[in-house]
Amino acid sequence: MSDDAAPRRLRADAARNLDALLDAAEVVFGRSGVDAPAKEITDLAGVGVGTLYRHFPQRSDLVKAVFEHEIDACADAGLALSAEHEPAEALTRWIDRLTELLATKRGLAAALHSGDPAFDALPGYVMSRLEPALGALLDAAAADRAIRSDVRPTELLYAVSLLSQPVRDTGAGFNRRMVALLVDGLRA
Amino acid sequence: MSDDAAPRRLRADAARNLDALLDAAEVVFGRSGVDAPAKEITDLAGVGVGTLYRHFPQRSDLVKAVFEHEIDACADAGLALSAEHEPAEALTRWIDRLTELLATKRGLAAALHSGDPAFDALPGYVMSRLEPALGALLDAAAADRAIRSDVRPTELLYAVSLLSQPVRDTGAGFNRRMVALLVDGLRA
Amino acid sequence: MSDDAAPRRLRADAARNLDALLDAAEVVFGRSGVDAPAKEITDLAGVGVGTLYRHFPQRSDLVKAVFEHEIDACADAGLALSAEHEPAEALTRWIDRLTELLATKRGLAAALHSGDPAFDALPGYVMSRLEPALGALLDAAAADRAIRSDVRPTELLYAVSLLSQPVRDTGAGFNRRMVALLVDGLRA
Amino acid sequence: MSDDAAPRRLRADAARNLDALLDAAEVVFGRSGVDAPAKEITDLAGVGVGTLYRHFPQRSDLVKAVFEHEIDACADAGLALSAEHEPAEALTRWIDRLTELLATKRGLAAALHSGDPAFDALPGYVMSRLEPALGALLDAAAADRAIRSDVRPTELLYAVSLLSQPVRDTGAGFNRRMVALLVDGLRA
DNA sequence: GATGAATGAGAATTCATTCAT
DNA sequence: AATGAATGAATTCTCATTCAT
Repeated sequence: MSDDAAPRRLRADAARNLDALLDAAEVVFGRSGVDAPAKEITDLAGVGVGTLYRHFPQRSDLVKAVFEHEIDACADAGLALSAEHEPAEALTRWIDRLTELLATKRGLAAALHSGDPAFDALPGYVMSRLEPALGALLDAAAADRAIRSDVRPTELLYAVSLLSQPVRDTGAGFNRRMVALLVDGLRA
Repeated sequence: MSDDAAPRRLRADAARNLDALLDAAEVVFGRSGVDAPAKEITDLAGVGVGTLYRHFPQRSDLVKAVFEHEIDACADAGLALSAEHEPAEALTRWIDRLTELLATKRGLAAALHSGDPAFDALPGYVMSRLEPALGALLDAAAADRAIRSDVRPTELLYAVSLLSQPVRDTGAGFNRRMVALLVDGLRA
Repeated sequence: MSDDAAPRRLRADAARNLDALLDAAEVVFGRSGVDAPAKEITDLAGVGVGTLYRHFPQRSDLVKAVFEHEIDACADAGLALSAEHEPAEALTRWIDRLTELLATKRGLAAALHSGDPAFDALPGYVMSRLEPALGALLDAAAADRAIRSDVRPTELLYAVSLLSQPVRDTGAGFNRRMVALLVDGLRA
Repeated sequence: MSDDAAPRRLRADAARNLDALLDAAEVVFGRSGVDAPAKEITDLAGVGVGTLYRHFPQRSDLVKAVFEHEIDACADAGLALSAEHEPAEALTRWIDRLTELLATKRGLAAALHSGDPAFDALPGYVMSRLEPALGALLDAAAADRAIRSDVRPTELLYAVSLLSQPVRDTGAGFNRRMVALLVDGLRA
């Protein structure tokens, strides 16, 4: 979605509505989950439902758009961390960052596991961006003999996103601690 | 719990329907999740909706009934494993068993994290049975210096149940491997 | 219903259940109205629903049975009052008594006006008993020139039963006062 | 949303549906009472159920809307009658008018006494409009020594509305006659 | 005769999605 | 382009009534 073939310019009001929708969706996803009624989002954005459907015909289009920036930034951070740290340290820090992202944007982890066919497209996007980043970090650390080499990036990604889901009575600290435990298990 | 205070016998047909409902619910929970429409369950059971509501006025009553035996058996297995194995080994095996349970009865892990107020009662039951069992195993292993001592049974339980949730394209093998990784992280 | 062709004797337990049902129905009618769920009545009576349906196949059969004694007694009181009082005084006292009955047994007035076809039979019974009694009292008072002669007993009966219905925030005092006002209107 | 605060104009189709709903509701309330299934109303209006719920989220909103005009007109008529007639005559005529209203719009009197919590709001509205009107008429007539002064407008209002309920086999004539009788009772 | 389990037809309500304005 | 009204399928839950035990 970032580089569309035809860079059609958006009318000013259309762009404003788009932003309002994204902001509203982020809030509502965090508050009521990604299955929240469309009306809740459009009301908060001060926009008609029709406008939502015009911009995001599929529910997953909206979810994807909401988290796109964060996901891209997280993926890109892999390279920088590799340049600055030992492989094992880079890996740990990147997973911390990922956990941070998933635990903060609560709706995201949930959306990945909702099972709702409406979100079939989302995991694809997430994976296409994060999997190569994590793969490179894992390979480097494994080559360094710092961690075992039998864990695939895809499954680690899924595991971290599972462990980042909110749990009754529990805060982000719980998620962070459990992910750290998992990462400890990676070490030879 | 089967034969409490007053062991009033169930009429033959009632018992038959109850079984049919439990069987159907187990299938449907696995197929469509614990939020599946009541009708889906009663149709599969060949029974009217009213019958479901008679036996299980609350949705969580049904979920609880479906998983009750397995949960109880799992909790009870802790003692036997402690008697036969070293503390660390007993702990590992018990968590394997728990993972097996959660990964097999797919709906269960999902129900624990549904957030739906209808299931408020379920985590309470699960925790009241499993938490003491896991607590004992953790304490024994920690006393043995085999594992770190700063992980509470409650959070480990939640973490395992998170890691036991089904993930698209993935089988039970994934869940088992990730839990094993987490347990490896426990070792000092 | 008092003198059935075949005075079949009731089995002791059947008679006990019948009484329990009548008592329970009276309580429930007063508490939740005559449309109350059948289950509420049978539970209070400690009896199965089937038993209710055996004794009272139609809802109105039950309502009628519950109020039968009171209605009969009220109808019969007309003669005694006529013997002891002036026609106008007898009329006033009898209507007082009727109001008392309707205002006390709250469900009764409501049932008369529920409109539910299930109670088609009830007004018939009530009228067949009370209409002659009131008719005699009205005729006597009218012959005495104490009241106007253009009010039919049937409509007065309906009017009193309407004015005896419970009204939010209001007690039986309200009903009594309004009926008294209506009776005042009868005087020439 | 353009010019809110004030009377934002309804879209043409929305207004058409609203009218259809009000018309249908009036018919259905008269035919089946105010507890009639929502579907019955929407079918008659040729409209989806959702449309009913959009315009009238609460059942009482619909009932109120249906009777609002009539109630307002009736309340306002009090002043005009006071200007044109003697106090006693004005009172009588106003109550006639009220009876006319209640007896014609059959559902209204019933709704006032349904007891259903869904209508809690309705009596409040009715009272807030009619009670002051009747109060003024009563005070004037009492000051004139034409009627007794111990009857409160609220209870008279309730009594008239009770006497205006439809009774099987009976037409509006019955209701009118009985209310007239009650009013006769007011005279000293 | 009594019981209470089972049935299934409603009734209310919500919300994703379409489409007239 | 935006709006938000309309639709109606889907879902939950209740209860009168029947009937196997």
